Amino acid sequence: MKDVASAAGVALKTVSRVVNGEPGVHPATAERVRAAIDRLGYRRNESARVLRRGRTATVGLVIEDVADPFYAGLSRAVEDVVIGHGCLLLSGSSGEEPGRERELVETFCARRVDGLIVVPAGEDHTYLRPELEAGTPVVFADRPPGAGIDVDTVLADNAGGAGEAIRHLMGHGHRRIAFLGDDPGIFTAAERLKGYREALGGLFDERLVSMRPPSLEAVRADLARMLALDDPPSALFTGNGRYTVTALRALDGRRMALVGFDDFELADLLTPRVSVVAQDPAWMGRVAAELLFRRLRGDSGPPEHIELPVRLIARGSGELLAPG
Amino acid sequence: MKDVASAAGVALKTVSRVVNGEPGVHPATAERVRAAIDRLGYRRNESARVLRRGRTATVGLVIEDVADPFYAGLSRAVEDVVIGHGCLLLSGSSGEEPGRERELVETFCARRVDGLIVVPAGEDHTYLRPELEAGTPVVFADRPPGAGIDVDTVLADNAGGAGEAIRHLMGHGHRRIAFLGDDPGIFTAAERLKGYREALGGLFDERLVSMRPPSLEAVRADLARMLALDDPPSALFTGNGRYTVTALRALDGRRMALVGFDDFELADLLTPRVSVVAQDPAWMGRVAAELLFRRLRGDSGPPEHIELPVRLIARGSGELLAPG
DNA sequence: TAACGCGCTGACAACGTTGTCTGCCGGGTC
DNA sequence: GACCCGGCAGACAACGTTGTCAGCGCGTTA
Repeated sequence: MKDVASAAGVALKTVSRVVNGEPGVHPATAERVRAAIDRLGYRRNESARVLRRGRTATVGLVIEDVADPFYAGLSRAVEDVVIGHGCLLLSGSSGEEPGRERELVETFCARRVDGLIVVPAGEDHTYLRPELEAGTPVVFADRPPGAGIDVDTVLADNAGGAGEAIRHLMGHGHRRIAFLGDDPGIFTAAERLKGYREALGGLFDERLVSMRPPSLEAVRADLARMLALDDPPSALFTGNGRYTVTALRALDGRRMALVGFDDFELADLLTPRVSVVAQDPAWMGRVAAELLFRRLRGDSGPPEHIELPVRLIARGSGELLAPG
Repeated sequence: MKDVASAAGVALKTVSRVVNGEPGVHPATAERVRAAIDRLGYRRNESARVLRRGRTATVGLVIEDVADPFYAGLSRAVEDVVIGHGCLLLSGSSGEEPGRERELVETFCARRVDGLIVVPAGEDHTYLRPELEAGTPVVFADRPPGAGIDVDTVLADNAGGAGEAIRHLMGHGHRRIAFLGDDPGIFTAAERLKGYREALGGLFDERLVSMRPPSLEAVRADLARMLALDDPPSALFTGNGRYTVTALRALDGRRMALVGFDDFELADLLTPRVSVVAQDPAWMGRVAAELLFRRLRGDSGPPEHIELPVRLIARGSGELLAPG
């Protein structure tokens, strides 16, 4: 910038004015400055600008894994909103590790992001206190913050969706419905289990519940164990997209009624077509990002807790008749 | 930091030393400083640090769309390498619009990213000249830069993979093989068309080529047109994952030999199981990122042009017999 | 005892911007 | 002719760090 100024024969401040389109510069001078900028290939140093102005025009996003379609969709939606507001997105995947979640958040904060959107992996978010007190808005998405922290949160209706799935299966005569899902330490898994359990009522049987990592071996083994029971399940409810796919592989062509949480591409091309409880990841991302920008615009109302509806898409796999 | 210094009764510089773990601070002093830091909830201002040191420890990534599984996989791999090097990732989706690609790149540059990984949407990258001259390393992935710019590039063997797909189909007796793919203005689409055409040799028939946006309507219409020919195609080669899925929908159960470019989840659960030419997006991301960091470490050899092999995964859909 | 080295600490400038304030100059008004 | 006003331009400080260099006190050495 100094070079540009001397090349154009003006003061530093005048260049700054031209770069920022501030009024009060003679058109001819401005033209000279612009010419010098082009000639020297000058680009404003955003770090210095940030330092001086105090706002970074950057938002941080922490998710579980970009390579997971759910989070990829959410990411993309957040990105669009963020860029639409003239900001940039810093993102990172926690890989479901609380330590990495915290590291990412702290690194983002050290970079003075204007705001944060977090899909938490951990249980304890008291480490966010200093940031919250410093006025950095934070929005939690998909899962709520741990105890003692109350901030804006956007969740899906996990329990309700699970209940709907179970009622759908029961409506087709199923009484023995198994559940395959994530570790109940994960909020969404616990909520879906809750919805499953409540909808089943007295039919609940914990021998039909498996909450282990979604590896093909584990799912296959648990499924075999359940099918070997005296009163085996006739239907399956899977707790998220990964389990649905793994279960389909484990079933290996055996027909069993199935409803999965999370929609996925091709669900309608499989045989039978797979019924699902669909969330809208892009919607969730958009809502979270819009909420964040409302806070950035100064809205300081009490924390919002938004629950997005989910919807059952019946495609046939839930309608397979129960035996007998 | 000033506050911390006065709270601990030391000079600014001493706090700086403690924060950076520099040697030459008395343990007791360091402890006092750390206590003050905790008490005040101090976090270093990374912008100021960047301004002073000149390196941002940030890498920019421009892709086409995070929500596309191919780019999501690539993104995740880049992210892991970048974070493994203690840097942060700024990312953005161009949505296949050259203007947005350029905007993103320029914004990243204004933020003084240390390096860039770009999946280009446009044809003209001369706007990168100033950055390249300023010494910012740039790596192109998936598609090469436009004319006049020669930088590190990581591509897949698109033409070779397409050729392999066609030879596979021809090996099963197919002579009339249709191609559905993206606009040939997109590098990968053009290369795959080239491989298709060369492998077919004299059997090439341009009436069997459709390069339109992958909407269900367009694909369905083109497919119907081709099937209505006197000598209709008996097999289909699709130019990327989106076309494969759309074609499967358009076929709607009709059996037709098929090989698709790009592997996708569930390809092995469809009926028939779908054969594909598989790329490894994570590999591509990793290679591109490692290359970038090699440059950042000072390697200033001539630009590298890496071509990653692809691999045919025969699952059955390519082996459907040709009629007659 | 003077000189020296070493471990620790601090003062100061600089990084590249932008906000504030002041100054210059030409033209219009009384 | 004295005054003021408005358009334009520049000087300067400040943002929060870190690199450089200088200084202080204490123990060791000649």
